[in-house]
Amino acid sequence: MQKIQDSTNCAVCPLKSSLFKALGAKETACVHRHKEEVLVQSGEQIVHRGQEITHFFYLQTGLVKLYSESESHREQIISISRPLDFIGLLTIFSDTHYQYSISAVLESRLCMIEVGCIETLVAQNGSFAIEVLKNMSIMTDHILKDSYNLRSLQMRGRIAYVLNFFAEDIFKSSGFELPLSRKEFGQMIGVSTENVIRILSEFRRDGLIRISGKSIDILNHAAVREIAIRG
Amino acid sequence: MQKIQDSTNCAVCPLKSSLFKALGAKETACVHRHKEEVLVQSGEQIVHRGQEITHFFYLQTGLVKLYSESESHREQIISISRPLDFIGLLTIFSDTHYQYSISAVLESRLCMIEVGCIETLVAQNGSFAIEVLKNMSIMTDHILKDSYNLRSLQMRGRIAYVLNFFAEDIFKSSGFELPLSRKEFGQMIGVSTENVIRILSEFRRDGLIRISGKSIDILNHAAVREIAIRG
DNA sequence: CGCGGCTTTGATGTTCATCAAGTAAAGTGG
DNA sequence: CCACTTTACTTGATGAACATCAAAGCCGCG
Repeated sequence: MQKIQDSTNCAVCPLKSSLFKALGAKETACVHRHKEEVLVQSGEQIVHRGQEITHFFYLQTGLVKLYSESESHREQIISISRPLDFIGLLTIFSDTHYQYSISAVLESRLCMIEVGCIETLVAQNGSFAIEVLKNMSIMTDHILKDSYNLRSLQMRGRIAYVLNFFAEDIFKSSGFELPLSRKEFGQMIGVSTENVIRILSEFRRDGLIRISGKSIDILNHAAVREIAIRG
Repeated sequence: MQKIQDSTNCAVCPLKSSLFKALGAKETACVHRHKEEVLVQSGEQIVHRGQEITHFFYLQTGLVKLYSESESHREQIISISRPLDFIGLLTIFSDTHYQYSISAVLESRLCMIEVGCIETLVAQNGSFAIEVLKNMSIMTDHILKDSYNLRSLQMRGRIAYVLNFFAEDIFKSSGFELPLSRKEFGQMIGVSTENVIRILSEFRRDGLIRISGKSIDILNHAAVREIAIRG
């Protein structure tokens, strides 16, 4: 995790999300003083579960995963965050320590804002508070929706779900480099590594996708989507 | 769903949660003007998925379930709310229509506050905004935690989890009347009705619980807890 | 009394994790 | 740069976990 020295001025930050539009010049300057930008390598861990909560993480470029690690060595991936997303959960407001861990899945650039700063702004700027609520709300709802959707699907459906997710939500293209190992793929959806591979091969045999190593091409979008909904 | 005429004055409401402590007299009066109290029968549906979002629901007494109903006739119970809980999710801030349905599991008394009113208060009172964030955050985190805990357990563990939940979180007693049918029990944790019954019988044979119809007694608390964690 | 819903038990088949074993790819040190 | 180790990927075989089907008992209700 490497600090970036000449960090962007928040006032002119091209990534300034809708969240910060509600802030005045003085408030934006305050954010600027209490933030720090960092660069993390692919695979590098950013937050360890159990650490004290100090910062809000905002993803500028790259891709990160939020996951829970239990003693039993079983990781479960909770969500994959895209650029412009806030990473992490509402936990930030109700807890003193991170409940989950965060790692970079691709090389990523993050903006870290001190929690105290965010809290102050929420307390003093109403529209900002509403924006934060909306933003967090959307993110959490998404995670929950996925979680409950997946629960009603079996293997094939879950795997199709993930393929769709990467094609439509992350890469916005039917061809992409899968940023996860087969193991991580399985951890997103509660399927064993071996079966992830088996089903992917099956999809290939059936002409739904082309796949070689990490590079995936969805050939029959309609069919994959259908499986992700029904199967 | 029956309106209660002489509704409680919020200012002296014994149920006034921590959430509202941040409000001044004028603001509390405003809540009072924009709220309504209702009584619902056990089994009665309170919110239908797809309806426009108009109110915040606050549970005074009773027990309600939040659940998703899909076309395929498969309900999934997302959470059971206890008195003093806000019901529903953050969706309220990010959406215009309810994503999930709400039904009373026991006869319940609810307080319905107009969303507009809450939004205004969040915008004008910073400490209140923080309280809302904390509150929602705790609730959502809980749901998510349960969801991911359950995912790593198999049948026996999940069923023990629910038994614990009712004994410790809801009724605070090792003996209680189960407010759910066997089917609903299964819908909380993604287990078929038949297997819920089978495992409950198994637990009885093993001397972990006493059970007759809806009335349940946990005899060996430690063992049940152990199964809910490991199994 | 008889009908429909909830509960219970047994039998059956499917889905899926796990084990085992082998191949490919990717670091590592000499 | 090549042997060496390790890690990721892949395929097949096996058994466990679980849903589903079928049938019967139970209970409240018109």
